[in-house]
Amino acid sequence: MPELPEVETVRRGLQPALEGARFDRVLARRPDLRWPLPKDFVQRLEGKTVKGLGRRAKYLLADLSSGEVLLMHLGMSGSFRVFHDGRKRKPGRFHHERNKQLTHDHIVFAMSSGATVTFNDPRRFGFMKLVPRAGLEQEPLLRSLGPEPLGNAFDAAMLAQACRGKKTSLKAALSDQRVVAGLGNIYVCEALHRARLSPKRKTSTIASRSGAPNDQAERLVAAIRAVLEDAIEAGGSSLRDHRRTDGEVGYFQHHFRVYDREGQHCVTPGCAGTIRRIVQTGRSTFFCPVCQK
DNA sequence: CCGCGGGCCTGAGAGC
DNA sequence: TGCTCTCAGGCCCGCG
Repeated sequence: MPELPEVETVRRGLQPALEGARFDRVLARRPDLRWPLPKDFVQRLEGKTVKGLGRRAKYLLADLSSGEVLLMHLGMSGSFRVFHDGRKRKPGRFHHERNKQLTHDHIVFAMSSGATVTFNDPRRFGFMKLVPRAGLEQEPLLRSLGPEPLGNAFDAAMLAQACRGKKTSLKAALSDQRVVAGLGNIYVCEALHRARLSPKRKTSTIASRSGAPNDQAERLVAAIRAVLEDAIEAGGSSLRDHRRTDGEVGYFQHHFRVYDREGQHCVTPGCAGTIRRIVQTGRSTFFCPVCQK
């Protein structure tokens, strides 16, 4: 559920607590998230300083003084919380929330900034990994990622080239991180609606045979950028238990035009359509069959 | 290489 | 009220 706008919101929330600060104490409360943590995970962090906190697609990247990068992914249900209380807390006093939540606080960072940062992830689809900064582009998790949709390099020509000759649906193509990185189910649905393109449309139809972009490609790029920018502006979306790092909720879920709106009226001006839900490659797709062609 | 589907994992919510 | 079932969707991997 955390997609690019949520991860970017988390990054902005973590930045003041982490950047320029040292890991005074690290707690790994269980040895595995999605994958086992390295045995020396704690030692490789403690005493190191975070030089910068960046983001690539849905990954957070903390650049460490040791020359390593701490790669973090929220998976489906991961969330960070930042507690500012000035004093360093003893283990066991890290948490002042209810026990149910505490059991899923898997990683705790006590920072020299005075902040305590907790990583909570009930379903453990998220993970942390330490990789050398030198040759970061060789990292398997990052290597095949497509362009950043909010970056300068992402334009209709690039998208059309990536979509050229593809036989799958537009829904599947936009969900593919190799085509464009950072979209998930929600924002793919929202972007396609804004672009008035059907999720069932064959991907290759947004490019000419030579790979040149057409009007649909232009619309799609504009829609992707717009929906991501709007969502970041709103602090991301909070569905179920996803929260920002300060515990507050984002507001973008109130601006969904199709996602989880099955049976409701289409909000496109002048459109009398009703939002439908279908399943594509095992995932729910929400769209308006009237204005999305 | 490509595309599809299974698996991982837990909690919320529906239905009986 | 309480049990069981389904669904949510990030990403990897194996299969054809």
